[in-house]
Amino acid sequence: MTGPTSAGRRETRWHLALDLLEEVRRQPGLTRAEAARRLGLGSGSATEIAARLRSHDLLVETPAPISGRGRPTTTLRPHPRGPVVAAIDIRYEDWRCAVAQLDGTLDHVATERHASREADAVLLQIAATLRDLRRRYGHRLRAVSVAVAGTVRRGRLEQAAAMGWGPVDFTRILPDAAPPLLVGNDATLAGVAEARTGAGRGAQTVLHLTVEVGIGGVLVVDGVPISGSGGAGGEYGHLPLGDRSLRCPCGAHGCWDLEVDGRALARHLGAPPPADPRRFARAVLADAARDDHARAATRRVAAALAAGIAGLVNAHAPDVVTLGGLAGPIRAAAEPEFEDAYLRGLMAFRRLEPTPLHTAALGEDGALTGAAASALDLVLCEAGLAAWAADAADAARSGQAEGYRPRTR
Amino acid sequence: MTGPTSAGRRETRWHLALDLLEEVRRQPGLTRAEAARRLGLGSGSATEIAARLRSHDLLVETPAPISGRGRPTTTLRPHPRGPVVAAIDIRYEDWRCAVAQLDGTLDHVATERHASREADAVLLQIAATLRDLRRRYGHRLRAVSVAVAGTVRRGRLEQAAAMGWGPVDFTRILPDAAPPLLVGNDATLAGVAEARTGAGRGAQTVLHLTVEVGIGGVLVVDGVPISGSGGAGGEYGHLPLGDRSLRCPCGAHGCWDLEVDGRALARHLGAPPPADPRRFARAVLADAARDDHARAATRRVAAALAAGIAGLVNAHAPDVVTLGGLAGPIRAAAEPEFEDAYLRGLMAFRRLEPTPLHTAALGEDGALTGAAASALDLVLCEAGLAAWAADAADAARSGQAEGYRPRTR
DNA sequence: AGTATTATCCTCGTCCATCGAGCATACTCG
DNA sequence: CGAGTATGCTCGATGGACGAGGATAATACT
Repeated sequence: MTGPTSAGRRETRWHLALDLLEEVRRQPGLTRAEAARRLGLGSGSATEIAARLRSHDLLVETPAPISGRGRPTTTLRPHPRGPVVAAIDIRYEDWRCAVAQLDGTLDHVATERHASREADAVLLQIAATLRDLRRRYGHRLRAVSVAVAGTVRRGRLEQAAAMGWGPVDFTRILPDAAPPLLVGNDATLAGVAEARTGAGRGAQTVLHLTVEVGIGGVLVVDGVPISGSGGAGGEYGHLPLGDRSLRCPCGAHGCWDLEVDGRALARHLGAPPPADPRRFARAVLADAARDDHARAATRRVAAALAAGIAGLVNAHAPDVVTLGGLAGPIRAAAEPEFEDAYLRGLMAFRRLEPTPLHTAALGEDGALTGAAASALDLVLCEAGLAAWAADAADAARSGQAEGYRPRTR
Repeated sequence: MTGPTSAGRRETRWHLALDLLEEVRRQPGLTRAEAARRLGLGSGSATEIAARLRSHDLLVETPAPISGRGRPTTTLRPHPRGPVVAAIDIRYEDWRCAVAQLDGTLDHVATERHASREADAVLLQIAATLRDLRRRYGHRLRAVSVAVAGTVRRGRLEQAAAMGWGPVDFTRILPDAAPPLLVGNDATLAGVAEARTGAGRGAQTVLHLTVEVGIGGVLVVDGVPISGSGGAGGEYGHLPLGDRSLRCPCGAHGCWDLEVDGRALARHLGAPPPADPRRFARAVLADAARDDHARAATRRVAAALAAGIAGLVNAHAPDVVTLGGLAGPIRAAAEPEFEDAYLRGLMAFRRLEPTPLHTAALGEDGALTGAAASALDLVLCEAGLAAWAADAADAARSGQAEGYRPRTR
């Protein structure tokens, strides 16, 4: 009489449906028959699962383009009234916001310059946008994920040196009746995106490294970022791979951070520490083609970057390394020195098949894409789907209570 | 008529039973009622699952010691005719073998000195032992796992410098009708053991580091080692944290390896490279209390070790670091210098609560315990249990077939 | 155009892991 | 020895998943 409402039951309830959704997510526009084949489903199960996903506004089926003989099948796509997540990327000069459906594709990407770079002002703007999204999507908005260039621990931003922020509590940005909030380091999230859908796609273990001011990154295994206790890992820039006599703003000495970015280029050129190391670095890299000093400085930085990458390849044996931010341009500006330092830093047995280094494929969308992906992870799990189904049921019930709805569902 | 024999069905079939076994494994001697509570099982499900595990010779229930009122419950223990795995640890002077039951406790630990250190000779001895185990346990022997101090990639030993071995194919050691074979790096496996049942127990992310000749280790997340492509990771010793002018036997320069072991101590003392760096290191550490030169060398090595550990803590943010091999003694021999270098290497915000460094709890059993654990992982999964059940059914059927059974299977 | 071929989809009866409720059981405590 | 308490077992119900077989919708061939 009570029905299968227990927790244990609920958890297994969406098992295969979830697998199907994951397939669709991995390959948007997948055909239903193909998905069933991949999951090893019989046609009966496929029918049942597809029907359930349709009736819960999770997927729609549209006739697939026909190819060859046989009865045509349908393609599976996110439902137009299905769950969505919001992804936000806070950058130095602006912030971006996007909405993503179940397949992870970004919609409504909007970029807005900071009116003020103060944390309060930025958060206020974001909060207004989220209120708007909440109005527009209602309970369809299932999660919010924020990417920011700072140290994130236990879902809190501890510091964002680039923005000049101290600890920030992001829960303020949420509207009432809030969906779950995730906060993540931008390089970590970009790494997740590159590993799943970017230059590391298909690889099991991906090391993603980004040079902006200093160097950040993450090791991603099977699409999951290895980011340690409370998510505070990924500070590869603070491995002591550099000159021990240099003190890092982080408090340690000899950090790799100090050898690979605009600050390092300035030091090598005898220039004072630049106010905007990124801009400075781009200028020096552009000069490297004709200016001897710029070229020499670039080569030193390229070698320091490549040697560190080789060390990390030794330590972690990734299948592929993806390079974001300035790492690609630095490599390109001093290709021979970079490759030489990389190979020389590898253990001999790894040199036969050196781990490939790829430039990040998602460019500046990386962090935003990764934020969307991590938010979707919250939706596309058994608990998330169960909550979605329960919400829909609640909505239907309260709709009845409000008046006109016949109760025969 | 055909019954639920499909693959998809099989997989979910052992789901809860598996969870129960995992609980028993995590805490041997767990009581049945307690296990049901932890898994959120109703008493009906608990009864069914326990009955199935009993009937498949996986668990036995013995009356639990009674405490307080109420009906007494039973304790769950591995079945005396249940599946077992073999764990082997190949070390410099000897090799060890043990058998483990489902709860991971080691039985019949035997140590045997190498008659010859040649790979062929060692493998021959091991093969004989495994044939013996196979005879004794028959199909109960479900997996064999070998720990060895070398580079393992895709299940093959690429090289074991300490033993003087090149590539070795371990499949030779298996008897006919062989159970699956796993080969793993000893430091990696010791890390798995420390993280699950040793000094890192309870922590989510554990960094295990072992100093023997050079330094090895692994990051273990939720009990799973992060060992990269083909398992060739964990070569932390080949991060370029050391003096770039020193060439490492691995082919790279400035490897951390060269700064933290007996070779480093010898270098600092002006002695020639020792034939047995471990023995040499122990001697120097013992002298450090009274000999100034030994003390100075020890301090340098301790500082190099601690600074590198701090860098890795920055990079990975583990919940705890476990120190195996000589790492503990080196730390103890120069405690102040070690702690100072560790703290100074941490990023400032980590110094408020420095990640704890614990001496490995399993001592020389670490690799063996980890090998057993990784072998058990093969058994305690849905496919493993399904295979076990199928084997038992086959045995019963062939037993019948050998006599009077009609062929109408 | 009509039929064969192919591939997919749907319906139906079955199976069984899991569930909760209620009863049975086995111990301690007073 | 009964009251109290905690656990185990039996039972009927549920619903996700399954396979078989028939229905369906396209192309390919004659």
